Amino acid sequence: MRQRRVPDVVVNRLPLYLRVLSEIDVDHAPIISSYELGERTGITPGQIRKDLSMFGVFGKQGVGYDVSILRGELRRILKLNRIVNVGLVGVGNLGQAFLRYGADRQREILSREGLRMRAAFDQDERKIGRRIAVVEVYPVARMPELIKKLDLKIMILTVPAGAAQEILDRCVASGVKAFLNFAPVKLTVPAGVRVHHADFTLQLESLAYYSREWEGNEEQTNIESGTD
Amino acid sequence: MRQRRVPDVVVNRLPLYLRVLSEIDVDHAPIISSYELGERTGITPGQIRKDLSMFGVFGKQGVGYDVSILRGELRRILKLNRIVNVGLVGVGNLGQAFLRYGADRQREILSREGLRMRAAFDQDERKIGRRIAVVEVYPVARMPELIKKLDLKIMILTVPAGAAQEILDRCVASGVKAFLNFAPVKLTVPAGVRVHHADFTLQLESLAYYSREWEGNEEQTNIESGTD
DNA sequence: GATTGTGAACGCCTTCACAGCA
DNA sequence: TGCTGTGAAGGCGTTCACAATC
Ligand SMILES: NC(=O)c1ccc[n+]([C@@H]2O[C@H](COP(=O)([O-])OP(=O)(O)OC[C@H]3O[C@@H](n4cnc5c(N)ncnc54)[C@H](O)[C@@H]3O)[C@@H](O)[C@H]2O)c1
Ligand SMILES: NC(=O)c1ccc[n+]([C@@H]2O[C@H](COP(=O)([O-])OP(=O)(O)OC[C@H]3O[C@@H](n4cnc5c(N)ncnc54)[C@H](O)[C@@H]3O)[C@@H](O)[C@H]2O)c1
Repeated sequence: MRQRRVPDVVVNRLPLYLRVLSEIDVDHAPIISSYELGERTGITPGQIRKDLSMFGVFGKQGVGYDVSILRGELRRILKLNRIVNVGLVGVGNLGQAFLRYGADRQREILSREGLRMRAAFDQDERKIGRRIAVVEVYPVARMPELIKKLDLKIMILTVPAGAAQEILDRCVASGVKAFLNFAPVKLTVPAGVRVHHADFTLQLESLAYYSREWEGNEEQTNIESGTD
Repeated sequence: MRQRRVPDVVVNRLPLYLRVLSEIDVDHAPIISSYELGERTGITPGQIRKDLSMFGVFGKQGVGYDVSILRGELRRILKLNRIVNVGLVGVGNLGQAFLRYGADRQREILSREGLRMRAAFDQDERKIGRRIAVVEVYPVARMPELIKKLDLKIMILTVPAGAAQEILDRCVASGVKAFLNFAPVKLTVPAGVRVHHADFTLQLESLAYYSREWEGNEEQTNIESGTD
């Protein structure tokens, strides 16, 4: 089986596999089985094999997966084998935290997978021209120019809810097709554009449902349930 | 139909309905239909009705839902009808952003639904005793005491990956049953404890898959797809 | 007339189980 | 012998369609 419309859930699991593979010391453990990968990710071995089988045949039967090879394949599948440049709009509390994160650990969790934070944008004159960690803050008016020049492929939206749709539309007009949105609003996008929502408020509220005594503590299964 | 094991996906959608209802001016629009609620949330009307029907009968046929009543019911279902106290561990880049968010908009998006940020914890001596926005930073050693005293029901984990499991275990030992985790690690928890992951790195990586030209831009459906 | 509540059909993802292969 | 790859079965959430009801 191969590439027949890959379900979103599958694509969403691939980075988890990739992370585990990236954290393995290849010299000590050059090979990994779907069972061990399953233990480290919390995904069942069968599921992992099914997921991978959508993209090709990467393992050796009776042996397992070569860690380096599988890692390379996953990066290729996720299109992380070339550097992916990322921009951010809204240099407030959250935006700054994110910019510092990318910098502090520039060699680590983000950039080892090919993601690079390249530019930040804000409306506030006092923030423009500042440098937060490795990234400079530009005026919003320069977005079209810099999206092209820096080849920004993903935009992170950390603007207030009221500004998110407008900023998104302007980015889309400049050709950006992928967004990570932190503003608590529904965003409307044309076909071919992708928005992932990172809405902690909603997650906190749904947690409340589980925060009191589990009434029907029926099964004791489901270690590590919840939102992934 | 009523309460026969509610699927997680359903619980995860409820806060979205709640948000829309909370943003409605009840004086101008005291009634809302599942169609309008659907437009504002991006969920199909049928889905909304099915979701709600798991918990009871809240609408009037031929009319719609009373906004105030439905809002009250959702808050009750989500156990947000009493104040839910929230703590945070790890007062770094992200932790501080979050503490400030809760404060800046204390009357707004978090607290209007009954969530209250009450205490923060850190290991770093220099941070202990500081006050970030409305919340004081305490030493980790005081967690058991303050979890009880402040009745903390949800803990937000913004510590480094290496510390997350230990902190979680200590919170669980003090009776916390719900966590929002930002550290990029798999966490293991006993039955009856719930962990929601807010792992932006994984979300960014899966976005990369969609960030280039949509090869098979088959359907132009799916406005607003992706992670919710 | 309009909209809810819901059983039934549907479709999709997950799980299962084993054949295939090193 | 051990683990992958995968068709088939199963489970579960979503969609459909309409009867019930205001
Ligand atoms: N901080 C958090 O912990 C947190 C948590 C959940 C959700 N959010 C959401 O993330 C977003 C940002 O939150 P924050 O706390 O960083 O807010 P913030 O007010 O600190 O920062 C917003 C930034 O966006 C800039 N901005 C405003 N309008 C703009 C525009 N039209 N174009 C460009 N820049 C503009 C502002 O100048 C400011 O720097 C909000 O939508 C918020 O609801 C934040
Ligand atoms: N900042 C971001 O944008 C971002 C993005 C994605 C994920 N994360 C994750 O969120 C977590 C926090 O990120 P950050 O950038 O705020 O890191 P940070 O280093 O700025 O902050 C971590 C804080 O935790 C405290 N701490 C460390 N060990 C502790 C312990 N055992 N007990 C109590 N406190 C302890 C530190 O003193 C520090 O204040 C990390 O796991 C990170 O991977 C952060």
